[in-house]
Amino acid sequence: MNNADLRKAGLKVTLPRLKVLEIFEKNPSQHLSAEDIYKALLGAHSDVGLATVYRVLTQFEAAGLISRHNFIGGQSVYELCAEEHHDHIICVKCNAVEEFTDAMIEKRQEEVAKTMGYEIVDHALNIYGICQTCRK
Amino acid sequence: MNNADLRKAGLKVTLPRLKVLEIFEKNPSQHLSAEDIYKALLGAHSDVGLATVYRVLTQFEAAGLISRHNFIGGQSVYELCAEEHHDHIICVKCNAVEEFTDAMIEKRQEEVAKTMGYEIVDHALNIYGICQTCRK
DNA sequence: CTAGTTGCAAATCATTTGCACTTGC
DNA sequence: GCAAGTGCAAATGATTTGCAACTAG
Repeated sequence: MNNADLRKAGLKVTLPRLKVLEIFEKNPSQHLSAEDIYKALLGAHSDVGLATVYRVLTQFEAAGLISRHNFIGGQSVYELCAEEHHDHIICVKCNAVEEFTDAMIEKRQEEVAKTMGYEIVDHALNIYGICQTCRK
Repeated sequence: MNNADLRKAGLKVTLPRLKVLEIFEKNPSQHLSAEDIYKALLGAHSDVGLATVYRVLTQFEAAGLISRHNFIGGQSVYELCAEEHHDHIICVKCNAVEEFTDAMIEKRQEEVAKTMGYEIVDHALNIYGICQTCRK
């Protein structure tokens, strides 16, 4: 099934690409940086260069397999594309990331974009806050 | 008045800081990168180092005078803090940035955060799209 | 076979930092 | 005068790229 996804994207089915997909599938609902993935691969005794990880991530994003987020703080993080769009709430203390969806917010965004004459390509709503555990 | 703002933030009133504020005031409703500001200063024959621009921007952000945004694409951009919060819609073709506010979206965000046990620190809603002129 | 991929090392880009010098208060 | 601020150049961290070796189809 992964093989098919890759081919559909016009990408050869290679070991590094499969390994990266595997990492994402083993860590569902996580937001991984290129570095995270690189380390996970090393830990799994899969020798993939960091440069390759970056290349693969870029290709996967272009293919719509994963999505990239630029939260505050240096590096980008990636996650497997879910069926439906969702937004993020990030704890500024512990960097935990949780997801949520809100139909009303989605609808309003569409309306705003239309009113302003834009054709939506993507959208990102990030709430930065302090989570329950960090507030204790 | 700028002088007062700076002093209130515990910052000495220095030439570079005033110059940077000036740039922001001369370019209202713009979203400037550190590089943009640096170039603008050079153009105005004000010799301020790029490192200083970065330092000043960081301090201004900490002081709440300006806000920083991480849109897609390399560098961060800054703008003078408006009285009220607003969100952004960015054209992925021409990089134009427009602002908007939507009370309903704001309210829903508060509710979502509360439900999930977060105390909001900040939030950013970015819609990426193609603007009217770029679609022609 | 051969175009697409990879790994490595070197390059790039945005941003930060160390340090000797300068300037506001 | 002295702590705070500055400029420059060198350091950093994330990501990209050149290139020769490799591999999937």
